[in-house]
This record gives sequence, C-alpha cells and structure tokens, in this order.
Amino acid sequence: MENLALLFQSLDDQTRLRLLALLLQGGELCVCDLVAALQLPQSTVSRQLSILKHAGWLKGRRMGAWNHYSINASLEPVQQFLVPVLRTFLLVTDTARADLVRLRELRDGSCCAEVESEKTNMTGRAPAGGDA
Amino acid sequence: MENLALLFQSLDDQTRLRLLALLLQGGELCVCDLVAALQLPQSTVSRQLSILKHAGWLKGRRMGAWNHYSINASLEPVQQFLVPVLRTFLLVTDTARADLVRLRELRDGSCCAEVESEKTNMTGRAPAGGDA
DNA sequence: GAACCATATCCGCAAAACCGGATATGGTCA
DNA sequence: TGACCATATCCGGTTTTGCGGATATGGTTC
Repeated sequence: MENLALLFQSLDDQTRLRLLALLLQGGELCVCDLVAALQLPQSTVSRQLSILKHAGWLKGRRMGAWNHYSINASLEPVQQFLVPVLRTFLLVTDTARADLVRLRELRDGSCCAEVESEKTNMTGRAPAGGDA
Repeated sequence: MENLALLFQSLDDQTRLRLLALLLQGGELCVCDLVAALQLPQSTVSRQLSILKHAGWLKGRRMGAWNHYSINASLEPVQQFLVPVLRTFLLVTDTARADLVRLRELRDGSCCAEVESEKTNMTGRAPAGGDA
C-alpha cells in the first residue's frame, strides 16, 4: 500500500505529468528538448525526470553528453494499468497539447534532432496538413 | 492537467488509501467505525475523509449524529477508470486486509452496527465460514 | 589539456501537507 | 434545558516537497 501511495505521489506534480505526457507521445527525448518544450529551468526538469525514473516510469539512455529518456518498457503491472488512463485523460489537456506543439517546433533546431526525427513520427504529425 | 495532478494527489496518502480500500469493500461506513478500524485519531480520519469527499471519491450521508461515507456513485470518468486499479492493487495489500479484518471484528459492537449489518454483507463475509 | 556542453546534484528557502490535541457544531436523550 | 455523543474544524508545530540559481560531473572537441 505504501508503494501505491508513492506511485500516485509520483504523478501528483504538474511538471512530472507534463514530462510523462511528452514521453508517452514522443518516444525517446533528450533533456534539452524537454527543457525547451516545458520552458522550465533545467534543474527543475532534471530533478523531476530523476523522480519519474526512480518511480520506474522512465529509463534513461546515455549517448555521449546527452541523456535520453523514454517510457520504461517493463513497467510494473500497476503502472501498465495506469498508462491507458494517462493516455486518455492526460494527453488531451491544453497544457499537454501546447507542450507537444512546442516540442515539434523545436524539433528541427534541437540539439539532438536528426537522431530522433525518424522515430518521432509516432508523435502524430498529421498527414493532412493541419497547421498550415 | 492540474485536475489530474490533484486527483493523484488525493491518492498519495496512506491514510486516504486505507479509507478508500475499506469503503470500496464495505459499502457505507460511519466515521466511528473507520476510526476504530484504522486505529488513528478521529481528527485525522475526519480530515482525510473530507479530502476524499472534496476530491469526489466519497459522498456523505447524515443520519442523526452519525455521518456515513460511501463511494460516490457518480464518479468522474477518470475516477471510474481508476477504481479497478485500486481494487486490483490496493485491496490485496496487507494493510488493507488487516483493516478489513479489524472492521469486521468491530462490526458487532459498532456504534451503528445494526443499521449497516445487512447491506455490509457485500464486504465479502464468506458463506463457507472463513473466520469461525 | 583547455574551453565548452549537457546533465545531475547541492543548497537555502518558501510553500504545502500532515499530525493530533483542543475546540466548535449539531444532534440525541433524559 | 443540560449532559452527552459523533463529527468537523481550528491551530501550532513538524515534515515533506518543490523551486531555481550555483556548482559538480562526465563527455566532447579542438
């Protein structure tokens, strides 16, 4: 039960939910992109990423100086149950949408853009141009 | 998104989870029973019940001096999604089981035992005598 | 190896949350 | 009406949490 309380605690922060929302849609993202998308101080983003990682939501992959985060592929059962909930109720919020838009705009000039550009097609770049 | 963070926040406390666990199994319970089952100060229990109620999880029913709480029948969609998660992962914890046992033992001498004794059959009192 | 970059961690501080005894409230019973 | 009960709220104090600038770490490049 303590575990459950801790798990929910990892989701009770606005910044952490924003990060989770982006990573649920964006595949693998580096810290600098997340900082830019959320427009928050780097120390804040890094700290919350660390918390999410310790809670088991994320895993980090080191590539040279960059650190890439993505949703942990082997989540705990509880977390697997929660992911659809998050997808359904989190990704549709205005904040999450705005963050995603900002992330896509940054993508071209991102510090680690090319590496990710192919796999992040899953972010939902609509074929029928919506933003023109 | 703020809503989501607040919702998870309402679940990030041990005492609140214990209360929810009992109410998910016990139908309608009065505060005195919950206090006795959790073995916590009355002010603590009452405060957390109030928080759960404001978060939309519970509704209260006044019966004379007693206040009975039960799971809100018209939960928000997010909460409806979360209930199965709670049932699956919360009710099986040692703490939740112990609380339920304590609640059942108290039931006979409860301040409002008779009123509830019929409807709380749903708490799972096994027909094939388990506690005899 | 020196300048530089991305990231993590440290630190002091402010805001929030929880606790539990004390008190207030609203109801019941004699 | 007065004693009494169940419950809610208040209050002072402690603990937790988050913040964000500053600093440390580990890596790359020239």
